[in-house]
Amino acid sequence: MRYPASETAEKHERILNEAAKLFRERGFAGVGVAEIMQAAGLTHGAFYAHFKSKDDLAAEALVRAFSQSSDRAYAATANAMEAKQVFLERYLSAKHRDRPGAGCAIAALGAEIARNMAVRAPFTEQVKRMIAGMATSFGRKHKASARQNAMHLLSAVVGALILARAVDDPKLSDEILASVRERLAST
Amino acid sequence: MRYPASETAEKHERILNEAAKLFRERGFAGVGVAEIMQAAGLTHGAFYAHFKSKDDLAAEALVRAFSQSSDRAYAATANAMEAKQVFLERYLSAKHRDRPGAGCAIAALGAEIARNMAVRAPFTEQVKRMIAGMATSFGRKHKASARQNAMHLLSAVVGALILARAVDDPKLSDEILASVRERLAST
DNA sequence: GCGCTTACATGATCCTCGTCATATTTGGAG
DNA sequence: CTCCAAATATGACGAGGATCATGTAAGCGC
Repeated sequence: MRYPASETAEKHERILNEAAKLFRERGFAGVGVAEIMQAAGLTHGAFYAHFKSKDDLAAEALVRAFSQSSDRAYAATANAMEAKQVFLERYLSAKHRDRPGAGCAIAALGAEIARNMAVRAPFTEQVKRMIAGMATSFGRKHKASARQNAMHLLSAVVGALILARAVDDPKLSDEILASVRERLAST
Repeated sequence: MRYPASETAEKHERILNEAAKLFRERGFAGVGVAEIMQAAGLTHGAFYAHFKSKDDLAAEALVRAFSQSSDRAYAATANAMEAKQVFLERYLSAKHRDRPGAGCAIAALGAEIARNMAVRAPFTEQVKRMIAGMATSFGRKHKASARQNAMHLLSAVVGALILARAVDDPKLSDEILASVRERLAST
């Protein structure tokens, strides 16, 4: 049967959101098209009415994941120092570590992105946007080093989150988050 | 036929080394048992004479990957400052970025390790060893903050390498490596 | 309001993959 | 010297996965 256009758009959004969540939780290779469609309340056959391929979905879901999590990244705070503290406390938190499906796409999918040609271009665009945003939001006096500081800060939080997630020992995981948080705060 | 024990041990090593390389290049999920065995010069059937399962191989190959790359990590240099510089220049180099199969297992497999229960325990052990090694090799005066500095340094280089590999733009990739290298050197 | 088109479900097809079964052959233990 | 066990090749099996084919029924343009 043919379905109303409004519901179709909603279903498209559900597919994208579920894919953005599942891909971050289990990786591109770890989730199948059928499971994503089931999570969106549909069957696998309808998939190709919405996306050209799984890679195409991966590229769109990655952008969706960025827009979901970066909305929460830069809280509305006035001065740069406070904004950076808020960012650090949110990014390097136990909650973020324990909920990869709702968190940063770089930490969840970084290594896989490097191998998937279909997603590298949109990923690069999002990273550029993120670096520029962090440079202006967190930068203080030195304009020249603001961009460099942003790259360093992003690298450090991404690496720390990946380590905290991969490590088996809860104490070490917490220690990594706390150490890097503290270390980056005093900069 | 039965094969001489000496050759068998060599084949076991070849399987481990090829697995350590291929897993880092394409991820645990991206490489099949058959391909690893073929790379080692054998057929897939012989696999289960050497390892209990693919996960078992993954755990052993991960340790192998660590021992391969960490051998090159801490060059034999006298003072801490110089050792750190050497480490930074090696880890955040274009060569390391472009040859993941011979490089750091954390950057290549980090996100996947968090999802694979079979490899988290050995990974944790290796990370602990690495943090302790960096703290003693690079730490200078303040003993207390040496461990904290090591965690921060490791996080930053891992994150930077992942970003440099995932990004599509060669200029941005080089800039990330150079910025983080420079930023970490002056600490 | 007619009919084309579209969004969906069902199911099929062709892979790939992890694992296991079996046969073979010979090194090495006794 | 004999016989067992081990290491390998070949092949099979079941599961799952991406993609496509087909049927269908109703929304929407005309």
